[in-house]
Amino acid sequence: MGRQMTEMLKGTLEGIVLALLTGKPAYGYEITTLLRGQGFTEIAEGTVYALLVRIEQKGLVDVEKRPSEKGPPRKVYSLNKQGEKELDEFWNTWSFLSERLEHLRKEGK
Amino acid sequence: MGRQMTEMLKGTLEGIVLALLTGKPAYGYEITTLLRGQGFTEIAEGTVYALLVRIEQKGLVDVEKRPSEKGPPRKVYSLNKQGEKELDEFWNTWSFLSERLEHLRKEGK
DNA sequence: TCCACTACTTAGCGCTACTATGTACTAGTA
DNA sequence: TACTAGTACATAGTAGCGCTAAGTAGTGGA
Repeated sequence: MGRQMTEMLKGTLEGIVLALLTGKPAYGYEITTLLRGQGFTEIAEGTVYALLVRIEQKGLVDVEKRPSEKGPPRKVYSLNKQGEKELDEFWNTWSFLSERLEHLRKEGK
Repeated sequence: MGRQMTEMLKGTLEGIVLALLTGKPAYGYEITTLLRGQGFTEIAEGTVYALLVRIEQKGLVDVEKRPSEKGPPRKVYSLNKQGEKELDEFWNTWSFLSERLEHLRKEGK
Protein backbone atom coordinates (compact mmCIF):
# COMPACT_ATOMS: atom_id res chain seq x y z
CA MET A 1 0.00 0.00 0.00
CA GLY A 2 1.31 3.42 -0.82
CA ARG A 3 2.32 5.66 2.04
CA GLN A 4 -0.16 8.34 0.98
CA MET A 5 -3.05 5.92 0.66
CA THR A 6 -2.29 4.38 4.04
CA GLU A 7 -2.48 7.77 5.71
CA MET A 8 -5.52 8.85 3.78
CA LEU A 9 -7.42 5.71 4.73
CA LYS A 10 -7.13 6.68 8.36
CA GLY A 11 -10.54 7.96 9.25
CA THR A 12 -12.11 7.03 5.91
CA LEU A 13 -11.82 3.26 6.09
CA GLU A 14 -14.19 3.13 9.02
CA GLY A 15 -16.73 5.15 7.05
CA ILE A 16 -16.26 2.92 4.02
CA VAL A 17 -16.97 -0.20 6.05
CA LEU A 18 -19.99 1.37 7.73
CA ALA A 19 -21.27 2.33 4.29
CA LEU A 20 -20.76 -1.21 3.01
CA LEU A 21 -22.80 -2.44 5.93
CA THR A 22 -25.87 -0.28 5.30
CA GLY A 23 -28.83 -2.48 4.55
CA LYS A 24 -26.77 -5.65 4.17
CA PRO A 25 -25.03 -7.28 7.11
CA ALA A 26 -21.68 -8.90 6.34
CA TYR A 27 -18.85 -10.78 8.02
CA GLY A 28 -15.18 -9.90 8.11
CA TYR A 29 -13.86 -12.10 5.39
CA GLU A 30 -16.71 -11.00 3.14
CA ILE A 31 -15.99 -7.32 3.85
CA THR A 32 -12.33 -7.82 2.98
CA THR A 33 -13.37 -9.40 -0.32
CA LEU A 34 -15.84 -6.58 -0.99
CA LEU A 35 -13.15 -3.97 -0.36
CA ARG A 36 -10.75 -5.73 -2.71
CA GLY A 37 -13.48 -5.83 -5.33
CA GLN A 38 -13.97 -2.09 -4.94
CA GLY A 39 -10.35 -1.48 -5.83
CA PHE A 40 -8.80 -1.48 -2.38
CA THR A 41 -6.67 -4.40 -3.44
CA GLU A 42 -4.04 -4.03 -0.80
CA ILE A 43 -6.09 -3.68 2.35
CA ALA A 44 -4.59 -6.09 4.88
CA GLU A 45 -6.88 -8.68 6.40
CA GLY A 46 -5.68 -7.77 9.86
CA THR A 47 -6.67 -4.17 9.30
CA VAL A 48 -10.28 -5.12 8.63
CA TYR A 49 -10.59 -7.40 11.64
CA ALA A 50 -9.07 -4.81 13.94
CA LEU A 51 -11.46 -2.20 12.60
CA LEU A 52 -14.42 -4.50 13.17
CA VAL A 53 -13.38 -5.07 16.77
CA ARG A 54 -13.20 -1.31 17.16
CA ILE A 55 -16.61 -0.47 15.74
CA GLU A 56 -18.15 -3.26 17.78
CA GLN A 57 -16.62 -1.86 20.96
CA LYS A 58 -17.90 1.57 20.02
CA GLY A 59 -21.37 0.09 19.74
CA LEU A 60 -21.87 0.97 16.07
CA VAL A 61 -22.77 -2.56 14.99
CA ASP A 62 -24.59 -5.62 16.25
CA VAL A 63 -22.88 -8.98 15.94
CA GLU A 64 -24.24 -12.43 15.34
CA LYS A 65 -22.25 -15.64 15.10
CA ARG A 66 -23.27 -17.99 12.31
CA PRO A 67 -21.83 -21.36 11.30
CA SER A 68 -20.09 -21.62 7.96
CA GLU A 69 -20.00 -24.63 5.64
CA LYS A 70 -16.47 -23.85 4.68
CA GLY A 71 -14.55 -23.00 7.82
CA PRO A 72 -14.75 -21.47 11.27
CA PRO A 73 -17.97 -19.68 12.29
CA ARG A 74 -18.59 -16.25 10.84
CA LYS A 75 -19.16 -13.09 12.80
CA VAL A 76 -21.87 -11.21 10.96
CA TYR A 77 -21.96 -7.46 11.58
CA SER A 78 -24.99 -5.26 11.02
CA LEU A 79 -25.27 -1.50 11.36
CA ASN A 80 -27.43 -0.34 14.27
CA LYS A 81 -28.98 3.05 15.06
CA GLN A 82 -25.79 4.41 16.53
CA GLY A 83 -23.84 3.17 13.54
CA GLU A 84 -26.22 4.94 11.19
CA LYS A 85 -25.75 8.14 13.14
CA GLU A 86 -21.99 7.76 12.96
CA LEU A 87 -22.23 7.14 9.23
CA ASP A 88 -24.30 10.31 8.82
CA GLU A 89 -21.64 12.29 10.62
CA PHE A 90 -18.99 10.62 8.51
CA TRP A 91 -20.68 11.80 5.31
CA ASN A 92 -20.91 15.31 6.70
CA THR A 93 -17.23 15.37 7.57
CA TRP A 94 -16.37 13.85 4.23
CA SER A 95 -18.48 16.38 2.33
CA PHE A 96 -16.77 19.28 4.01
CA LEU A 97 -13.29 17.94 3.29
CA SER A 98 -14.21 16.94 -0.23
CA GLU A 99 -15.56 20.39 -1.07
CA ARG A 100 -12.51 22.14 0.35
CA LEU A 101 -10.21 19.91 -1.68
CA GLU A 102 -12.09 20.23 -4.96
CA HIS A 103 -12.02 23.97 -4.46
CA LEU A 104 -8.27 23.85 -3.91
CA ARG A 105 -7.71 21.65 -6.93
CA LYS A 106 -9.53 24.08 -9.23
CA GLU A 107 -7.82 27.13 -7.75
CA GLY A 108 -4.43 25.57 -8.31
CA LYS A 109 -4.90 25.13 -12.05
CA MET B 1 -11.59 19.32 16.33
CA GLY B 2 -13.95 16.42 15.85
CA ARG B 3 -12.54 12.94 16.16
CA GLN B 4 -13.59 12.04 12.62
CA MET B 5 -12.08 15.16 11.10
CA THR B 6 -8.82 14.65 12.98
CA GLU B 7 -8.45 11.15 11.58
CA MET B 8 -9.55 12.18 8.11
CA LEU B 9 -7.00 14.97 7.98
CA LYS B 10 -4.22 12.44 8.36
CA GLY B 11 -2.71 12.21 4.95
CA THR B 12 -4.83 14.96 3.45
CA LEU B 13 -3.52 17.89 5.43
CA GLU B 14 -0.09 17.48 3.85
CA GLY B 15 -1.68 17.58 0.41
CA ILE B 16 -3.73 20.62 1.35
CA VAL B 17 -0.64 22.51 2.46
CA LEU B 18 1.30 21.50 -0.65
CA ALA B 19 -1.65 22.71 -2.73
CA LEU B 20 -1.72 26.02 -0.88
CA LEU B 21 1.96 26.43 -1.67
CA THR B 22 1.66 25.99 -5.44
CA GLY B 23 2.74 29.16 -7.13
CA LYS B 24 2.80 31.24 -3.97
CA PRO B 25 5.39 30.67 -1.25
CA ALA B 26 4.16 31.18 2.30
CA TYR B 27 5.35 30.99 5.89
CA GLY B 28 3.93 28.96 8.74
CA TYR B 29 1.85 31.54 10.48
CA GLU B 30 0.43 32.63 7.14
CA ILE B 31 -0.45 29.05 6.21
CA THR B 32 -2.25 28.57 9.51
CA THR B 33 -4.25 31.72 8.81
CA LEU B 34 -5.00 30.57 5.26
CA LEU B 35 -6.25 27.21 6.52
CA ARG B 36 -8.50 28.88 9.08
CA GLY B 37 -9.85 31.10 6.32
CA GLN B 38 -10.63 28.01 4.26
CA GLY B 39 -12.82 26.67 7.00
CA PHE B 40 -10.30 24.59 8.91
CA THR B 41 -10.93 26.76 11.93
CA GLU B 42 -9.62 24.35 14.49
CA ILE B 43 -6.29 23.32 13.02
CA ALA B 44 -3.74 23.61 15.81
CA GLU B 45 -0.73 25.83 15.19
CA GLY B 46 1.61 23.10 16.35
CA THR B 47 0.18 20.75 13.76
CA VAL B 48 1.10 23.08 10.93
CA TYR B 49 4.63 23.73 12.11
CA ALA B 50 5.28 20.04 12.66
CA LEU B 51 3.98 19.32 9.17
CA LEU B 52 6.27 21.99 7.70
CA VAL B 53 9.28 20.44 9.43
CA ARG B 54 8.29 17.11 7.93
CA ILE B 55 7.86 18.24 4.36
CA GLU B 56 11.12 20.14 4.59
CA GLN B 57 12.93 17.01 5.78
CA LYS B 58 11.35 15.05 2.95
CA GLY B 59 12.75 17.63 0.55
CA LEU B 60 9.40 18.72 -0.85
CA VAL B 61 9.95 22.42 -0.20
CA ASP B 62 12.71 25.02 -0.24
CA VAL B 63 13.02 27.33 2.74
CA GLU B 64 14.12 30.92 3.02
CA LYS B 65 14.35 32.98 6.19
CA ARG B 66 13.04 36.54 5.95
CA PRO B 67 12.80 39.26 8.60
CA SER B 68 9.38 40.37 9.76
CA GLU B 69 8.33 43.84 10.92
CA LYS B 70 6.07 42.34 13.49
CA GLY B 71 7.91 39.56 15.23
CA PRO B 72 10.51 36.83 14.87
CA PRO B 73 11.86 36.08 11.38
CA ARG B 74 9.60 34.14 9.04
CA LYS B 75 10.46 30.84 7.40
CA VAL B 76 9.08 31.06 3.88
CA TYR B 77 8.37 27.73 2.20
CA SER B 78 8.13 27.21 -1.54
CA LEU B 79 7.21 24.06 -3.44
CA ASN B 80 10.08 22.54 -5.40
CA LYS B 81 10.13 19.93 -8.18
CA GLN B 82 9.88 17.03 -5.78
CA GLY B 83 7.05 18.73 -3.96
CA GLU B 84 5.16 19.16 -7.21
CA LYS B 85 5.60 15.48 -7.94
CA GLU B 86 4.34 14.58 -4.48
CA LEU B 87 1.35 16.84 -4.98
CA ASP B 88 0.58 15.13 -8.28
CA GLU B 89 0.60 11.77 -6.55
CA PHE B 90 -1.53 13.20 -3.81
CA TRP B 91 -4.20 14.24 -6.31
CA ASN B 92 -4.12 10.79 -7.87
CA THR B 93 -4.58 9.10 -4.52
CA TRP B 94 -7.28 11.56 -3.58
CA SER B 95 -9.13 11.06 -6.86
CA PHE B 96 -9.21 7.33 -6.41
CA LEU B 97 -10.51 7.56 -2.86
CA SER B 98 -12.98 10.28 -3.76
CA GLU B 99 -14.45 8.29 -6.63
CA ARG B 100 -14.81 5.16 -4.52
CA LEU B 101 -16.57 7.12 -1.79
CA GLU B 102 -18.95 8.97 -4.10
CA HIS B 103 -19.83 5.66 -5.64
CA LEU B 104 -20.53 4.20 -2.21
CA ARG B 105 -22.62 7.18 -1.19
CA LYS B 106 -24.88 6.84 -4.23
CA GLU B 107 -25.18 3.08 -3.87
CA GLY B 108 -26.27 3.45 -0.29
CA LYS B 109 -29.25 5.66 -1.11
C1' DT C 1 3.70 47.36 33.04
C1' DC C 2 0.73 44.44 30.79
C1' DC C 3 -1.54 42.56 27.01
C1' DA C 4 -2.30 41.23 22.27
C1' DC C 5 -0.58 39.87 18.15
C1' DT C 6 2.94 37.90 15.35
C1' DA C 7 6.00 33.78 14.60
C1' DC C 8 8.15 29.51 15.47
C1' DT C 9 9.37 25.03 18.35
C1' DT C 10 8.87 20.68 20.64
C1' DA C 11 7.73 16.76 24.01
C1' DG C 12 4.32 13.49 24.78
C1' DC C 13 -0.20 11.31 23.57
C1' DG C 14 -3.90 8.79 21.09
C1' DC C 15 -5.61 6.78 17.09
C1' DT C 16 -5.37 4.01 13.01
C1' DA C 17 -3.40 1.15 9.24
C1' DC C 18 0.29 -2.16 8.45
C1' DT C 19 3.36 -6.28 9.13
C1' DA C 20 3.70 -10.68 10.58
C1' DT C 21 2.19 -14.58 12.54
C1' DG C 22 -0.90 -17.69 14.45
C1' DT C 23 -5.21 -20.67 15.08
C1' DA C 24 -9.04 -23.44 13.20
C1' DC C 25 -12.10 -25.74 9.92
C1' DT C 26 -13.29 -27.91 5.22
C1' DA C 27 -12.47 -30.09 0.86
C1' DG C 28 -9.70 -31.68 -2.82
C1' DT C 29 -5.77 -34.32 -4.32
C1' DA C 30 -1.46 -36.77 -4.66
C1' DT D 1 -2.42 -40.48 4.92
C1' DA D 2 -0.33 -36.05 4.12
C1' DC D 3 -0.38 -31.89 1.82
C1' DT D 4 -2.37 -27.84 -0.07
C1' DA D 5 -5.63 -24.24 -0.81
C1' DG D 6 -9.37 -21.73 0.56
C1' DT D 7 -12.28 -19.96 4.26
C1' DA D 8 -12.48 -17.31 8.64
C1' DC D 9 -10.86 -14.87 12.61
C1' DA D 10 -7.31 -12.86 16.06
C1' DT D 11 -3.51 -10.11 17.82
C1' DA D 12 1.22 -8.31 19.22
C1' DG D 13 4.24 -4.87 17.73
C1' DT D 14 5.42 -0.81 14.65
C1' DA D 15 5.14 3.63 12.26
C1' DG D 16 2.98 7.86 10.94
C1' DC D 17 0.27 11.84 11.82
C1' DG D 18 -2.66 15.31 14.11
C1' DC D 19 -3.52 17.13 18.79
C1' DT D 20 -2.50 19.08 23.46
C1' DA D 21 0.13 21.89 26.00
C1' DA D 22 3.69 24.63 26.98
C1' DG D 23 7.41 27.27 25.76
C1' DT D 24 10.55 31.17 23.42
C1' DA D 25 10.94 35.66 20.99
C1' DG D 26 9.82 40.10 18.89
C1' DT D 27 6.69 44.34 18.18
C1' DG D 28 3.44 47.83 19.45
C1' DG D 29 -0.41 49.83 21.95
C1' DA D 30 -3.31 50.69 26.35
